[in-house]
Amino acid sequence: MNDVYRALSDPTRRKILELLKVREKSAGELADHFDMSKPAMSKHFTVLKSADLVYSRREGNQIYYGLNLSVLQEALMGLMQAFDLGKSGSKDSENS
Amino acid sequence: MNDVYRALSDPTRRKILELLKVREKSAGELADHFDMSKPAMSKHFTVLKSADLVYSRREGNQIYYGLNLSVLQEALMGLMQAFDLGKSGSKDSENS
DNA sequence: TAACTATTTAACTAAATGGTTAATTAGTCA
DNA sequence: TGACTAATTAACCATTTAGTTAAATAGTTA
Repeated sequence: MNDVYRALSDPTRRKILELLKVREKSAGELADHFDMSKPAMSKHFTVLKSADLVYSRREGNQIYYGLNLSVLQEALMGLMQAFDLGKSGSKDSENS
Repeated sequence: MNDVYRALSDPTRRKILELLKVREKSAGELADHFDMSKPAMSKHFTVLKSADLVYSRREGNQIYYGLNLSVLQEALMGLMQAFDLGKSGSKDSENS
């Protein structure tokens, strides 16, 4: 779980996760969104994978990455609970 | 806000925040909970302060630290919202 | 002032992080 | 097989991180 928080501390990786929230994307598609070399991106993928925040799947030539939403969810819920911030908590509270 | 996520990525700092959740504590009191030198702790305090996650207040000889809960709250809510994890989110959620 | 306590700052170090370019692996297709 | 595409791994580098010990700062108190 510690890997998860470290993985989340980098803005590039958070952005990658947000992109994956929409749908699976190939390494190349993801890389297109950043001003950074492919190898650098690949290392970020590795970090995200070792934190289990994403999975990968080869499809022919490409490797597709997808978000493990539940892992992210549990990490954030874990923090929320550790600080008694559960359920409510937005600035202008719970408007149903 | 980026400083906040970086600050949260370290387990020692997360623990410090948890200790401060209960009540304000002096630098020394906090340090007693960790197997680490005072200067090392002091640096963690500095990181937490520059992320605005804690405030500090001198009282005579000692410096008391306290949690800025709202900053932590907003950071976590920000992540939650970025990933559409708001409101619900327990393991066995509400499947419509 | 001098001694004492609490904490930070300074100077240093080893390891981790985040990036680069060059080389390699894996798969497709003529 | 050979050429091509997609992505990773290897080797390297500069900066940041998280710790150390020694010195400095700030406040209290005799």
